[in-house]
This record gives sequence, structure tokens and C-alpha cells, in this order.
Amino acid sequence: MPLTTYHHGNLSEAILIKAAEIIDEQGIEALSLRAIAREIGVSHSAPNRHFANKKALLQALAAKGWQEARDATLIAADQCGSGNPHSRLNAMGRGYLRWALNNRALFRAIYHPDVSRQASAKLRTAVEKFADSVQREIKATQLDGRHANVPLPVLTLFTNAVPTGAAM
Amino acid sequence: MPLTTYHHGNLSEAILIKAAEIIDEQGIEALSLRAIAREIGVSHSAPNRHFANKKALLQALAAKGWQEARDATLIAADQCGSGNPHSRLNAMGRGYLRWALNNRALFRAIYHPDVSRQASAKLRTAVEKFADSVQREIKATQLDGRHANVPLPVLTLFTNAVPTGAAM
DNA sequence: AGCTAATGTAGGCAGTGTCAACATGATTTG
DNA sequence: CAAATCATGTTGACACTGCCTACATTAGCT
Repeated sequence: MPLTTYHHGNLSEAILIKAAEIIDEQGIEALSLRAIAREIGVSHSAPNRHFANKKALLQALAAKGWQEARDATLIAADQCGSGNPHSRLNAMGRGYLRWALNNRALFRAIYHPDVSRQASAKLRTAVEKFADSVQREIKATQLDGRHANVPLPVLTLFTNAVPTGAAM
Repeated sequence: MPLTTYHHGNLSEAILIKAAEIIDEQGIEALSLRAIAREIGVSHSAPNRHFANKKALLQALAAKGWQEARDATLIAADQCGSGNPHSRLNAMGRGYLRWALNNRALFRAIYHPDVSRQASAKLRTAVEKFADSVQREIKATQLDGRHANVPLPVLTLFTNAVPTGAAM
């Protein structure tokens, strides 16, 4: 392989990584497709081959974020060492909060208004998978007697709200 | 007063209102100083006379938002008709959530990353006034015996987190 | 009435997102 | 293996943006 190849090889991934980097350093508002391309060392419109537009890039970033967040919460639940549903749920909340604080770029992308406005199919399923895994745990606490009379969607909303609001 | 005056008369206010309108309709990402000017019917750089830059406009919007949010929560607390600190605090939370859902543009501005990055003095005092009025109520619930052993800042953070996260 | 500061305008600059036309390289196919 | 096809990267262009400077108009004060 020559030192400088015409084709990058794995530009999509490189773009996502560099994007997260820039968001961390300069904020999500300072993110520009052209700056990403410049820093990676490709032409200014190379990113367009991989993301239809800027919104699509942010949505990809958000989807990645939801997946990571889901992994982080599930691992936290398993590692808490307790079978008690309420302890497990608490561990998940702490895991989510910790993840958000350690991955500010992706967290920002997740709650970026442009992203949530109309989500892509891929993003939607990522969100749903996260929501499902949380809701399953919440249902367990209800069977255990906690807030048994509160509608599940409402309880889920407010349960998510705590670490989310705290992270903001 | 002639039909078309050279000077607008109250352009600062008009800009803030139109900005909120555009955010409601097209999202905060679609907001542009030039579009605001165009819709109001002034030249593209008239807004620069009133706001040093775009960030300053968003911060003014956010400051307005914090004031309104504070008013809304205080009114909600007074109208709940109970002297019980915990009921009052709950009413404030509901009032805040209701305000956020009815004033999405200002709510968006409040949590816009560009705004919180480094706040102007005016914005900071608006935030502090809001925080103070909430913290005063929380302290009352603590004196009443609720979560008496939790540090006040922590309790405030998580109390705020609930309606904030729910609104997001 | 005249002066000064505030407010609005016109034009320009660098930067951005997106598009179309073209270049290069990888992959499939006959 | 050669050729055709497709994915990927480049170049140049366009309209738009935020912001700046120079200039025009008006309000308010003395």
C-alpha cells in the first residue's frame, strides 16, 4: 500500500471519530463537514459520499451514542451484583449518567434538536432498543411493588428523565 | 409617524420575538440572523446593531427564558394553595414542565450548547435567580424532613433534572 | 438650530453545505 | 486475464451565512 492512497479505506468511521473529537474540543455548533475533511486530509466534499448531508452525519453519531449508552447501562446493571430490580435500575441510571459525562460528544448528538426532529430509520431502532432495555428493568421493579399503579410509559419517561436532566 | 420609518422603533424586541417564531417553526438550527432581518423587513445587518453576534442573540433569548421559567414556577407554587413545602415543590416542577412544553423555542435556547458554553453576565444572573428560587423551596422541604441528609446542591441538581429531562 | 450618538443600509469577505462533472481505483463479469 | 461497472475521492461552482467597514438617516440633548 502506497503512503498516500487515493482511497482512504475507512472514511465513514474516520469521519465519525473526527466529528466526536471536534465536538469535544469546540462544541457541536462548531462542527463543520469541511473542517472534518480538512483534518482527515481529504477533499471538502468527500464526506458527502458517506453521509447524504450534515443532519445524516449527526444522526449516525446519535445512533452510535444510543448503542453505546445501552451497552453501558446493561453492563452497569450486570456488574452491580444484586438481583434486586430496584438496585439494578439504580445502577443503570448511574451507568448512563457516567457514560454521558465521559462521552459528551455523543451525548450532545443524542439530544441535538436537529437530530430528533425527524429521525432516520436506523436512529429510531437504536432509540427503541435503548428504551426497551430500560423499560424491561422498570417493569421488573413494578412487579416488585414499586410504583405499581403508575402507567409504564409515564414511569419510563420520568425514570429516564433523572439521569438525562442531571447530565444536562 | 410615516408608514415606513427609517428607524424601526423597537427592533431588539422584534428580533427576539421573530427568532422564537422561527425556532418554533423550523428548529433552532435553521435560525439565521439574515432570515430574521428579512422577515422583519430590515437590512441584513441591522440585527448587528442590537446583538454583537449570533451567540449574544441566543443568550438574550435564554435569559428571557430563565426569567419566564422562574415566573411560571413561582406562580404555580403560589396557586397550588398548599403551604406544605413538598406540594409546593411538586407544583413548581409541574409548572416548569408545562412552561417548557408551551415555550419550546425559549426552552431550546436555554439548553443550547452554544449558550451555556460561556454565559454572559446577564444570562448568569438570570440563571442564578431561577436557581435561587428553586433552592429556597427545596430547603423548605428539607426542614420538613425530606431527604434531610442529602447535600443541598446534589438534591437541587436532581430535583431540577426531573422536569428538565422529562421536557427533553 | 446644531451636534452627537444611536440606529439602519450597502457592499464585501471568508467560510459553509450541497450539487454536478470528472478522476481514480476496486470489484465483478465475460 | 481484460473489460466493464460501481464505489469512492476531487474539483469547481452556487447560494447562503455571520460579521466587518464605510456610509446614510434620524433622535435626543444642549
